[in-house]
Amino acid sequence: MSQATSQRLTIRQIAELAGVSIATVSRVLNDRGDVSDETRELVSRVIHENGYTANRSARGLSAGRTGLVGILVPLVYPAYFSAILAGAAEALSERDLQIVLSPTGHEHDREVSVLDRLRGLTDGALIILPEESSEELERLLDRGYRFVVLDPLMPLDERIPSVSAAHTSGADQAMRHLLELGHRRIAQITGPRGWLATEDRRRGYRAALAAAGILPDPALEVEAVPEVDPGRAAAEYLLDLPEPPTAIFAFNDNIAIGAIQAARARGLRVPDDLSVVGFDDVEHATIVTPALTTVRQPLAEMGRTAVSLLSRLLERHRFETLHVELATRLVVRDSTAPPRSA
Amino acid sequence: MSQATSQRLTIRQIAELAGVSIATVSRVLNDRGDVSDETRELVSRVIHENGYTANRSARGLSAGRTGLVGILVPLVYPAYFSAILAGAAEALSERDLQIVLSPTGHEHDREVSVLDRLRGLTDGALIILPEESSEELERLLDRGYRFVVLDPLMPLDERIPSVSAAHTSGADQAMRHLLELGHRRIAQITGPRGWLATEDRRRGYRAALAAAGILPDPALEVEAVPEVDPGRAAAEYLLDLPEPPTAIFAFNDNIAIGAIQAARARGLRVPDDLSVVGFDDVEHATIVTPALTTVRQPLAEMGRTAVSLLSRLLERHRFETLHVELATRLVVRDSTAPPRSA
DNA sequence: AGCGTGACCGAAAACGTTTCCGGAACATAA
DNA sequence: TTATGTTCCGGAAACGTTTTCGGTCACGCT
Repeated sequence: MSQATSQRLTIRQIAELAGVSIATVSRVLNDRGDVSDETRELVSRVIHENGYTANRSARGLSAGRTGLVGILVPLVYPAYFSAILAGAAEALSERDLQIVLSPTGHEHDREVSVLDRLRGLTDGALIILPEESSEELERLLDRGYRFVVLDPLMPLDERIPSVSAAHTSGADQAMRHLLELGHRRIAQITGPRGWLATEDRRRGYRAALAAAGILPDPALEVEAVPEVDPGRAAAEYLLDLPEPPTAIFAFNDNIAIGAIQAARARGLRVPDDLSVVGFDDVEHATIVTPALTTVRQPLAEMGRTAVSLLSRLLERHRFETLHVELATRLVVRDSTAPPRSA
Repeated sequence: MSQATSQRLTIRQIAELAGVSIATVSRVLNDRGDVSDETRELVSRVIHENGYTANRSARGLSAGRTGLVGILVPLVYPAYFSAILAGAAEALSERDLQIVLSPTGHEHDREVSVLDRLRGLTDGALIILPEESSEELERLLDRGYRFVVLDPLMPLDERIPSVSAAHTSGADQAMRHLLELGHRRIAQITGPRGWLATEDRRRGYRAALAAAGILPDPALEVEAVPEVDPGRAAAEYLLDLPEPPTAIFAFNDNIAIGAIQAARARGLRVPDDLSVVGFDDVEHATIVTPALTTVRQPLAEMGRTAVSLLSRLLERHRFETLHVELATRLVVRDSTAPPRSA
């Protein structure tokens, strides 16, 4: 191995070593027909012996596809996103597509510029919780870029492919559970106002109350950033109310965990003195004490579904359903019980 | 906007629209000198008006760099990995590098083939917990690929750049803490045998015992896959011992959480009846009850450090330190206390 | 012998950039 | 005046593939 310069090998050098043309090497590389078994064998050996791999930029340029798919995600760390990511990654790898991961930090402008970059680099993208308006996304579509939105923050135009979870039904299940346990004074800690998920779940919450003949009390609906600390603060506010709730329906598991912490800090016991229901069912929900009753979103499944939608788009199948809503399901654990007074 | 075919624009069309050569457009795109303000202004406007972005494959081919960095990670979901990923992502985005994310599922062969792919696509890579032998990695190095290993599983050749955490010192801090609290019978749930981290921490564990004049009891060292359930099983075994430990030093937070669950299931109280120390300090550690005393690994910082090492390699700076070990630090929370008998 | 048919393979164009090189226009210095 | 820069710009090569198109050859048939 007199590998003087450790330059990358090119297809031309492999062709030379094997005594064939570059076209033939390319055919072997891509498993095309029109090569005799003998030649194929020979070329494969040379390729292997020299550890050659094709330059993907050249391939992308020549073939017009890069085999790359962008994933735009606000943050990498939170379990919510990494669960979706994990599902998407699995499905993409099955399709031999590579992931270009782009965190956007919830920043609109950064997201726009990342998308611009991605347009020249990837075949398509998954956009999780996009900060962009429907109009902006439509423009992207008109420019010929193919993408799928995961869990849209706001209502999007019909033409924009999207995957989301059944928020209203999930909220309804959670509320029905609490109502069946006998709760009457049920608070809701919502997500940020205006988010689709927030409003859909609010609808479910109110509808369930109405169905049970309970007049919704505006004081029992409070908004929080979907993280633990804001959740704790919101719960503290609710527990300080003159007439505090006996149950809290939280926008996500983080908020629910904050609520449990708030209760504990006040010497209240969950679920005896306060029932708490979360949303998402990330791993945290099983770690916390008491284990959280929560509405499960099939996050990995959402990722996989988005990929299958996208890959159909990439193959130019136009006629498919552009919108998928996956079912949510209540998982009952230990954070809910009948109210004390019942 | 009579955008009949929504084909992507090329630099040639932009040049035509602006009435200049493609060389000039390229210069504007890349902020090179040698363009009059006037022309630059004009070209920028045309670019913007038409929403043009360069084809990265072509750029990569021509310029010899793709601006892509691979990240090989066993799994995406676990907090340990996403924390590192988050740090690396931040640092890469500051350097205008894009991430190609490749989960390998802890599978050696998959990792090898992913690396092969990445060699033709990216400028370099971060390899987290590589499954590969030092020899395999050296071969990669010899082929001219640039990469940094994060948290090596086994000892690597000097030439291979790596970033890791101070395992031995971390273990020592944890043990010292338990010893100072008065524990004498301290068990260890280790990670998989042979892992560098496992052996280093084992060394710290034994050294601390020795320094305290305690003879290590082989029965108190048990191995577990670093997840919650195996952790619980291992703890159950320890608690069933004729003479059970009063404290457990776990290989990571997941195992520690499993240990807490095992104790609770037996009616033991943590930390009163059993002290537990974890390792990593992922978010779980603050969610669990009682909050976990644990050795903090600066995961995001490790990601950032690896990126800064890699980017120096990419710029062909050869002389830098190739090995970085970041300090670990004990974070005392609520899962440790003096033993009952003390 | 002549012809058609597959099977196999090579030449060369094309993909969209970057960058080297040199030329035009103009200013400045001797 | 000529020589010498400077500044700005365009032509064209180069990057490493894929893919089209056509050519060669062996073979079997008429």
